[in-house]
Amino acid sequence: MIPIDVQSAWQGTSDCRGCGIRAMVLFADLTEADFAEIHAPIDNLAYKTGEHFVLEGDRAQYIYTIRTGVAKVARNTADGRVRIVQILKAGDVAGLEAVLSPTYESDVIAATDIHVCRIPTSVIKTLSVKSPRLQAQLTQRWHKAVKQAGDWLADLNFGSARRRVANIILKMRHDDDPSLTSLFSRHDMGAMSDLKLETVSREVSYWIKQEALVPKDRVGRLYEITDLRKLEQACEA
Amino acid sequence: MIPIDVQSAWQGTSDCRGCGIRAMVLFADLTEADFAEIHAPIDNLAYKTGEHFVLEGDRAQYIYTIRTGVAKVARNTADGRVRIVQILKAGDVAGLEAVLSPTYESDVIAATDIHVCRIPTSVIKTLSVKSPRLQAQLTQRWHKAVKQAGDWLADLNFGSARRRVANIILKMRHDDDPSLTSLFSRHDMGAMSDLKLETVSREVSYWIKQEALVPKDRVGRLYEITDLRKLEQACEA
DNA sequence: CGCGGCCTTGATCGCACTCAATTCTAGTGG
DNA sequence: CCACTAGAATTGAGTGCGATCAAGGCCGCG
Repeated sequence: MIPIDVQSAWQGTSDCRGCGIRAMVLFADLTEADFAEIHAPIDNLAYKTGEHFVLEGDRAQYIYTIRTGVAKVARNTADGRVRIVQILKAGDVAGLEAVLSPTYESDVIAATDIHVCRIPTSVIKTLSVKSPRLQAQLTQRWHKAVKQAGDWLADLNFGSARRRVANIILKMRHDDDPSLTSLFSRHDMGAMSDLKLETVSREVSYWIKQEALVPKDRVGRLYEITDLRKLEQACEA
Repeated sequence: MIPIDVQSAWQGTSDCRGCGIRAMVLFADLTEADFAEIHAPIDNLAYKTGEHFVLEGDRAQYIYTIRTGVAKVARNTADGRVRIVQILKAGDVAGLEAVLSPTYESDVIAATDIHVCRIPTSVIKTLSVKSPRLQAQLTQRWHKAVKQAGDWLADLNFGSARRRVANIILKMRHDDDPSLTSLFSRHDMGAMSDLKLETVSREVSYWIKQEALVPKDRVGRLYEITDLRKLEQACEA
């Protein structure tokens, strides 16, 4: 268990009404009357790459909305290894199970430096009864989580190493510029797809040799996709 | 696309108030007033082993509650194969995405002869606004689906064939008699764990040789678990 | 400059896949 | 009742892919 230093992470109390990404988040279509029902503070926190801000088994008192950055959701398997089961980006929610479960069911770790809104479950519980708009947003998040879990299983964890890595490369494309893709460490990519880091490295190298991928940095994280078709074909092969 | 013969499946309109398994299902804690709001017929249907009663891509107009039997939820991967991503038993809900999505996102297939209640999404949509009790039940179903998806990924799709098959054997134990386990066809077990059917067969044989499993039929489906510890140890190895 | 972390590449090994043959069951029809 | 068939499970032999073990390079940092 890695202790979280909340003091260093704290960035201030959130002003949800003036939130820059409110259109994307849970509170997207709340009314003035709804906001008046929020009685517990919603805090704005920052975490550095690698910090765990949700821990499996911990008491679940908050849910988190990702404002900026990327987080990875991990579970510890019975045989002691770590499995990455989901990736969260801006607008996504971490720790949704806090609404129902007394404890969190997975770890959530900052994959980049990250800003999050921490919302007490009490706010969600009281508001969701009064606001069908929040209720609808919550249901959409659940739905998205289920759908992504199925995709994850069907895409990243099925077939040859070549297919799996090609799928990761495509899954990690930037939303704003789809010709770019930001990969995790080879070890993390292995944890996403049940491959060893050496195998992942070999497959990334393979796509570079195929001229489907061009490195944009010297540490093996940012790449330009130069031949989308080759990658997509590998996913269907 | 396999056409569904609704006529042959139809077993009558359901009387939810008198339902034998109501305590387990979506309508568990509805009140009389809630039931009065149900204006579309809820039908009781029966399907035979192997029948598809929800099809990926079809218009999503109903959700289904499993009354008796077992169903498998399958997705078709980009490379044309079939992946089993969930197992549904009595009380579970199939096609929950119908509430939000215009089409179903996976196939649901009867794994045994099966009885289901078919509930129009209109009933869910109108009732859930009026009844926080139904809303809570729905959220619980979503939560369960997400949790199980994570388990599936972490347990059945990680590590050696030995570990995966041991996990399946344990996952398929009977709720009422945990010393018994009912397996699917070797092909389906492979689709659950991303293994070939021959590998699955070899691993089942291995556990029989280890005297952890004793066949109770002659077709390789029903087994008694005689050494739980060996199986559990393999899952943690 | 040395150190540690991460990525890459090479060589070898072993597990799961592939191809193939056999057995068993259930179902069908003579 | 038996012959025949189709589908499923089992078992064997050989292959290949990804794991393992190992070495070397690159980068950031003190």
